[in-house]
Amino acid sequence: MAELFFDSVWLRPPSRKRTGQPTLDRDQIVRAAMELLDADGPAGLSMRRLGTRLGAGATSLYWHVANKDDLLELAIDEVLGEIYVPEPGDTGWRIALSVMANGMRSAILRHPWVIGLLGTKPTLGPNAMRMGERSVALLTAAGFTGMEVSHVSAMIHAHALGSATTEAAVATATKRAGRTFAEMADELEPILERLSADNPRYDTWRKENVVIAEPEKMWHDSFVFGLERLLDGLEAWLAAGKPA
Amino acid sequence: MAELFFDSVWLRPPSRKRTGQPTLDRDQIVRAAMELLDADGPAGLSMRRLGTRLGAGATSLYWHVANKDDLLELAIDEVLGEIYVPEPGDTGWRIALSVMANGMRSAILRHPWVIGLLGTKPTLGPNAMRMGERSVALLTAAGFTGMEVSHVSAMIHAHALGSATTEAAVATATKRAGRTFAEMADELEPILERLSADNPRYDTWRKENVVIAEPEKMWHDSFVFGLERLLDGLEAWLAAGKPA
DNA sequence: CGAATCACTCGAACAGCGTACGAGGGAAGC
DNA sequence: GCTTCCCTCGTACGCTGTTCGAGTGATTCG
Repeated sequence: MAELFFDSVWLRPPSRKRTGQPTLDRDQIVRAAMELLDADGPAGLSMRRLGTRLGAGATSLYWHVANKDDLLELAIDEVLGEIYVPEPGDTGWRIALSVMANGMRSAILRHPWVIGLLGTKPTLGPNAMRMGERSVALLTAAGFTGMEVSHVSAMIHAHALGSATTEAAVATATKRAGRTFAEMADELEPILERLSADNPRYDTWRKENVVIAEPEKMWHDSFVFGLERLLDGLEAWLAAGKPA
Repeated sequence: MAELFFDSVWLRPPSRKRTGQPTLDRDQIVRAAMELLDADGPAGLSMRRLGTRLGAGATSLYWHVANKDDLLELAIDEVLGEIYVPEPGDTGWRIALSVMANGMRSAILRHPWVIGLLGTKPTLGPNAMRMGERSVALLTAAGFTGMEVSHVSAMIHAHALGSATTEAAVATATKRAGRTFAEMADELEPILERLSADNPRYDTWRKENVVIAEPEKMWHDSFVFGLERLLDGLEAWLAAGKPA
């Protein structure tokens, strides 16, 4: 194995053998780590906590996983594995992209801790590759060519990730405070009111559009609106024979 | 001050007085923190390191800043402060949104550590508010109404953040490895080759479109392509009188 | 069948982290 | 001159990721 320029679980050979009686194993470690992350966010995962949860010593984990970074990389790919990407024949490309985007958004919202990890190193795991394979198939079948394929793929990723990030920020804040969205909004109201002089146009818009009734629906609406406009733009681009 | 449901620097009164000789001060702490973050990422910022850099004891910082979380919140808003959002009269809405999106992308790429922070709590700082104010002005002037305003704003944010995230992931990985993009690509090549059987369609696409020549340009092209398609979609929506 | 090998577990220890606390200094106001 | 208040900081606590080396028990080999 040649010397590697940068480090990643995926670029190392898998652990060599598999014998003996039931002990710790990589998959179960990753699963447990995800449970901790889902429950308490990044701060909820420590090697010691993970160890005791598995009925093992903290340092035993290091036999199966090189370090915490590797473990997180494995967890990221596991999240990507939850995203379904249709095959080209299944539906039209518009619906297919919509399915992929929705799946991505849901997966990120189920595991919001990935957001902070996606910006730190490229995803190279098997599930990431599978997504790449499917995306290429989907988009070439749709009529995109050359670098357009990766551009469009990046657009969808960006929309899903970006939308989920804003939503996750509010969700984690309310969860941490142990309150509902409506309570948070009520709490925030007087503070925004006090700032209204500095932000007059935002303030009037806000007062005409307060919709704290169904926050989940609001986030979803926002996501869908953006996705549809984005797909409209892509459709127009294809229809116009890629003008620019 | 009433009991607060969730915690944020912006919801607390500012420190009360300002006397005496030149000592530590909040702005300079935040600036120094950003320098550490820019240089070495999230891991580069510790209270002790920040203290010594400012020629002070680590715990002195706690007089000016409640805790590390607060400090990060202040830093986030400082990043948002670097983003220029045009006033409605300045140009057409399409160009204005383009300026905002580009500014946002650049700011995030200058300070990629924000990516991991944006998903953790809502941004409430003065610069965030200023962006909100300007965005609303811009979009209402463009003809968007009601919740469309926030939807469109969210779209732009999502695109800038999402694009920057992917780019930052590769950038930090190459930086950490101390190599160039081209070297990383060469390194990765044989590994991708080995996986080609599992991802045939991705592989053929990849081989027909290898463009490692100017990575910076590639990222920017990708960002611009997506932004233009997205603005096309919005323009069509406005032109069609908001069909759905 | 005994010995050697190998996969695996784990306690102890180290350096570093965020931060609570309380003692202290030194200018400002009475 | 004394009190008050802003501000600094050394110490200490409990936590973190990770290294190291000793230990265990099943498998394999001679």
